[in-house]
Amino acid sequence: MKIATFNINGVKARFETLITWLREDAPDVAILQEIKSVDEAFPRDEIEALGYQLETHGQKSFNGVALLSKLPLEDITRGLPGDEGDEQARYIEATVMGKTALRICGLYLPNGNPAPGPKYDYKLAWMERLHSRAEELLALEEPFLMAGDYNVIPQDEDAAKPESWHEDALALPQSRAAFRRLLALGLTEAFRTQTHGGGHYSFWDYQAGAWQRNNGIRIDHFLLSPECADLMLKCEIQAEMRGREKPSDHVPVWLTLDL
DNA sequence: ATGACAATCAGAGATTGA
Repeated sequence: MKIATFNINGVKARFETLITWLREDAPDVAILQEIKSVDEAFPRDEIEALGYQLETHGQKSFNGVALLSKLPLEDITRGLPGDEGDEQARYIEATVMGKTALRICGLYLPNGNPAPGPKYDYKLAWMERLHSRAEELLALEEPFLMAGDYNVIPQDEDAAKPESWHEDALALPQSRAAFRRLLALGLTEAFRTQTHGGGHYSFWDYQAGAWQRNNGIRIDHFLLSPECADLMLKCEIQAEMRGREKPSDHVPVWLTLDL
């Protein structure tokens, strides 16, 4: 089973890119962030015509997440538990019904800039809520994964210019510590089980020729439960997508499971 | 220190992103 996470930076702006990618690379499951669309406006027809079940959790203008699957999705839930007043569409869960049921959590973690400030407080609180949800799912001892745009640069090696991020919400010590607290629960960061060292990025800014200079950061991640990690075959970044026409500033990250 | 670039909503330029 091939699963991809992809921050598409607007489903309307990226629709042709998305359709071409789905047709050519054919993920069994796609976990999308920043759809920037309300559910009613999401262009469903062409995606469903490619054989996908589509579940969205959108809002106007900003944020928004979606799950696409060629296998049936069940028990869909929208929103991250823990704050009834949170109106930002950043989280969706569903169970992919394959040979073995797999719970998929798609997330778009808050950016948090400027830090310090209320946006950073929201980011850290959101990460604490994600930690609580991970604890609940881990107690079930079943395969699940949490994937998406974490907006966290885990280590200096995950940035081309780490010194330029040290005051940024993506790399501040509290952000990294909160990310490590997720790993300490027993979740596996899929990419780092197979690939070590620097030079591997999933985001390049549109500005200042960041792609051409390979000035990137790695902020899109797959975290796997132990039962899911047992099924992992490989995890790769599809960097070439950043060089295409009208690209997103993020590229897809792929996880292949023995399912 | 600032802006650079892109998307959105709206119909210009502010807001957001990372």
